[in-house]
Amino acid sequence: MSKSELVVLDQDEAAVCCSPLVREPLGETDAAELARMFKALSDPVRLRLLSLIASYEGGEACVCDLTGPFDVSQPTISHHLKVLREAGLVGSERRGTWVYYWVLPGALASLSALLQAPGEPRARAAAR
Amino acid sequence: MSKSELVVLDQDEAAVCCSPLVREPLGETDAAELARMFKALSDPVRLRLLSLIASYEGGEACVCDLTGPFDVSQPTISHHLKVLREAGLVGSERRGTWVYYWVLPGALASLSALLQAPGEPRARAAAR
DNA sequence: CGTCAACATAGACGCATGTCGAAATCAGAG
DNA sequence: CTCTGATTTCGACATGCGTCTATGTTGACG
Repeated sequence: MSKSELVVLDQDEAAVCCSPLVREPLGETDAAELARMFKALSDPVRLRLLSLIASYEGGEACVCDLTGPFDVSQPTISHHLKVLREAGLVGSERRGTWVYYWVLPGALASLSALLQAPGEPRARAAAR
Repeated sequence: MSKSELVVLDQDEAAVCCSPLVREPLGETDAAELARMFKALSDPVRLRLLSLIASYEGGEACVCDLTGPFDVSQPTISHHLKVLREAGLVGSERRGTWVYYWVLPGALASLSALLQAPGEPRARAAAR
């Protein structure tokens, strides 16, 4: 689907939910949803896969590019990619012989916003 | 065995590492470290605990404040708090009878920064 | 059509994790 | 010192998760 050229992201929304974690208590439903996404990030291989995909030329990579840097088997890589895909963190498309994966920026942005600390109760070296 | 052992990083620091996930591939070591933190966030109860603590009056809460809203046993809450503490996401201190927990903003900020999607790498220049 | 290459799925195995009840520790009040 | 309430620790159990090997599926190409 529409992974032609300039398409960076089509709003894919992924405004999964929620104001920053520190603003108000998370509801059970939101917490469950978010926990699923964080769980997808809770494995070193998946984190590296994600950053490898994201930082690849063109923002996407085929599986064949991804199996090399790891010392786990190809099916394991495939499994992790599936987890990332089902968590809504990456998209994929078959193009001829190869399957390409790319990061869905909206999902990352949404998690990033959730974790943003607002006023820092304790001072940190920021704009001080 | 007081409370001074785990301490991976006890200050608000936790500038654990790394430029944004999408900038360059994560190293194995960094990925392992980050995966531990994300794993701590990968449970709905812990996510709610974290936001409950953070949004509490004064930015801290005692365990007695935290057991109510959940339908799991109090030792389980204690266990989850320990996980959050060992992940460097919260700090704790005994004050009289009660033990208080607070969020370490630096840790959250560091994860938040990691997940930040760049301003759309190529393709349209942001309208920001 | 047949074969090869790229990926995905299926099933199995072992270790980690969430949960509990019970017991231990710790701090304050009599 | 002892009692009491708050919290952590301790085993124990069931489930989940990462990994593997083996097999299936899909597309390209001769």
